[in-house]
Amino acid sequence: MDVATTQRWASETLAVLSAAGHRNSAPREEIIQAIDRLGCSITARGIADDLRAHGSTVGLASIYRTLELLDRLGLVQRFEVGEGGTRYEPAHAGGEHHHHIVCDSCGKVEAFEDDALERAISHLSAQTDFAVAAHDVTLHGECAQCRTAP
Amino acid sequence: MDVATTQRWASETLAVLSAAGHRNSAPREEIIQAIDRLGCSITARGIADDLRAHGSTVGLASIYRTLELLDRLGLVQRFEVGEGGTRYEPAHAGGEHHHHIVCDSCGKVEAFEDDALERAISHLSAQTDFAVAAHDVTLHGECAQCRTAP
DNA sequence: GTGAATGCAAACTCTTTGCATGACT
DNA sequence: AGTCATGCAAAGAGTTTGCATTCAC
Repeated sequence: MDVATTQRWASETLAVLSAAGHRNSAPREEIIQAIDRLGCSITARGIADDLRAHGSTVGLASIYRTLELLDRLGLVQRFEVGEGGTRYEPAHAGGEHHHHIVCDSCGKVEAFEDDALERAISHLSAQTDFAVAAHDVTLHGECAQCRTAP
Repeated sequence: MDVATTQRWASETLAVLSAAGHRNSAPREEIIQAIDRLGCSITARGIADDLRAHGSTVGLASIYRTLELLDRLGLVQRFEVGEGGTRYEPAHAGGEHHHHIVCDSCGKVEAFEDDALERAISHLSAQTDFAVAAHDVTLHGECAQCRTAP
């Protein structure tokens, strides 16, 4: 993801918040910029650490409240990989998204995307009596490093 | 799932535990039978409630320890649906398995299976540099009841 | 007899919430 | 000014762990 895309998410997010009647306080803006900096598969604690490293003193509660707000507005995607708590990442307006592959040895998370997978999911979504709004796919395994150096 | 299949999982599980050098204590056997009774998408608390309803006094810690052991041996599948903690279900030896669709309104979890999805996943698993050992797919949405009676 | 498994309770992590203070519009 | 957001600290849920006791092999 290039810098322009990155900047776009933060500013679009702030714009959407304003349009929805929410306030753009300094702490909230810092949180949003931290999410933007960190990008994919981040935790609340990761955001807090990043903020502290950047000299911000935003409290954990505000991070959780902001994440909940952004999730409710569809501005972040929320998911779990099994360990270390809930993960978040910026949601992109175009609808393009990816999924995750987790190393069960070292905890590393990488992203992938696959059209055939998306097609299969949208096809079967149409067959259920649920109104399917979202989906998660997580692969588990062992990454190349952990396989060669266990 | 019919009764024969159900009994088979519990007895096979006990056999695998013995073969791996673990002891088949009465509490452990009760936990395994509870998992078998409950079947799909169960929580540690659900197992505890079921055990208590059947007159067993097994402690929560033993349930967690047994679940961790069974997971390590591949005898249960572990996953999360976003709320209410970690979920488990019996893993079937044949390799056949299913995935889950969660109602974000009422929390109901249903199972589904889809060959095209499995093919897409095994195809892309072969393309990564991870040794992919397992995968989870979770669809989120609103179930038929919640849609008609919100 | 020996080591594994249990039960209880305490500890821990992640997350949410109450309430008074402070800040955006 | 009025309300929304923040920060702190306490509460809560789920899960893990230490340790003495009990039990399977």
